[in-house]
Amino acid sequence: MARAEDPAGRERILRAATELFYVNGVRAVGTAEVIAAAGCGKNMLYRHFPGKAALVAAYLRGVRAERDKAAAKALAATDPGERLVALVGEVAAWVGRENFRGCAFRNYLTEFPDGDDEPARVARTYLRDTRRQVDDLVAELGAPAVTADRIWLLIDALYAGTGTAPRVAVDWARELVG
Amino acid sequence: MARAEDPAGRERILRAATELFYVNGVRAVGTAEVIAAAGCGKNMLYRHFPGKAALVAAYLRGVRAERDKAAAKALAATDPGERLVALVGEVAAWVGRENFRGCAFRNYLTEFPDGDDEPARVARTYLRDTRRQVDDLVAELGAPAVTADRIWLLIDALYAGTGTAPRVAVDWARELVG
DNA sequence: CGCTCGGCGGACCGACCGGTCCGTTAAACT
DNA sequence: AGTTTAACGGACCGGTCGGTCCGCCGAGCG
Repeated sequence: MARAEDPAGRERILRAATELFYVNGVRAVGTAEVIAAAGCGKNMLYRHFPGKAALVAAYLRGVRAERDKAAAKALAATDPGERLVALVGEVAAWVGRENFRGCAFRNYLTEFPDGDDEPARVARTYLRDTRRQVDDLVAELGAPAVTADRIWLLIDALYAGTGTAPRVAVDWARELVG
Repeated sequence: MARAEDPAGRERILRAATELFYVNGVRAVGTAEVIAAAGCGKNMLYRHFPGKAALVAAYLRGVRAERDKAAAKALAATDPGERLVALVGEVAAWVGRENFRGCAFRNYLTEFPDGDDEPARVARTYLRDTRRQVDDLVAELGAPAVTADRIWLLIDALYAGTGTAPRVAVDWARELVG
C-alpha cells in the first residue's frame, strides 16, 4: 500500500512539474518530460492526478501556498503603511532572485487567455485575492482608494519584470505611503 | 502573375493571423485556423511566408508599426515632460480599448521564454527600443534617471493590465514629471 | 523458497501540429 | 472558344501531444 508520506510519487512529480512548468511554460512541457524529470513511470502521474490540467492546478496551488506564506511573513509589522511597503518589498525580493520567470499565474493566463478550467480559476482567484489584500491594507491605513490602485500598479510592474530594478518600485511605494 | 496589390493573399492572411495570434495566443493558433479565417488555400500561406515563425514575425512587425505610429503621434508636443505624459497616455488608450489582450510582444516572450528565433528578436528589439525612447525623453527633460525607471514601470504595469484603471497610471505620470 | 504486488519503462492510441503536394476549378487573356 | 494559369480545398507526411495499457522486474512476505 502507498505510504502516507509520498510513495515515490506525488511530491516528486509535483516538484519536477513545478520547475518545468514555471521555467518553460505550461504548454511547452509535456507529460513525458515531467515524468522523465521525476524519474517515475507515466502511470504514476495519472494515478496521482486525473490529467495534465489537475497537475497544472496543483502546481499553481503550490506556488500560491509558497507566495501566501512569504506574504504573511512580510505582513508581520503592525503599522499598515509599513506592511504595504513590506508587501511590495516581498514581491521585489521574489522578482529579484535568479531564474525569475515572471508571475506563474499571469503567465498561465497569458498562455490560456480564455481558459475556464481548474488552473485558470486558481490563477484568477489568486490575483483577485491579492488585489483585495492590497485594498484592505490601504483601507486599514485610511489612505484614499487611489493608493491601492498605485500599490497594485507597482506590483503588476514588478511581476512584468522587463528590466526595471525592483528597488525602484519599493522606493516608490515607501514614498507613497510615507 | 501576382498583382502588385495583394493577389488575394498576403495582406488578408496577415490580418487574419494578427487577430487570431493576438486574441488566442501564438501557440494556440495553428496554420489551418489561420488559412480558414483568411479564406484561402494552405499553399498560399507558404507561398508568402517561409513558415509559421516568419508569419509570427510579420505579425509582430505589423503590431510594432502600428504602435510606433501611435507613439509618434503622441510625441507631437514640444515639451519633453508633456511628451512623456502623452507617451504613457497613448499606452493607456491602447490598454483601455475593448478586446485588449495584453502586449503582443510581452505575450510572445511569455509563450516562448527561451526563443532565439525571428519573432523573439522582433519582440525583444521592440521592448529595448521603447525603453530607450523613454530614457532619451527623460534625459532631454533633464530629470534624474530614476524618473525613466518610474515611467517605464508605469508602462509595464499598464501592459500587464490586471484590473487597474489606465487613468491611474496617466495621473501618476503627470504628477511625476509635473 | 515461491508467491504477490507495486512501480518502471515503453508500446500504443487517437488527435492535432507544421509543412508538402496535387487534382480540380474558375478566371483571365487572346 | 481555347488555353493558360493561379488559387482553393484537401489528402497526405512525419512528429508530438495527452492519455491508456501491459509486460517485466524487484522488493517484501508467508
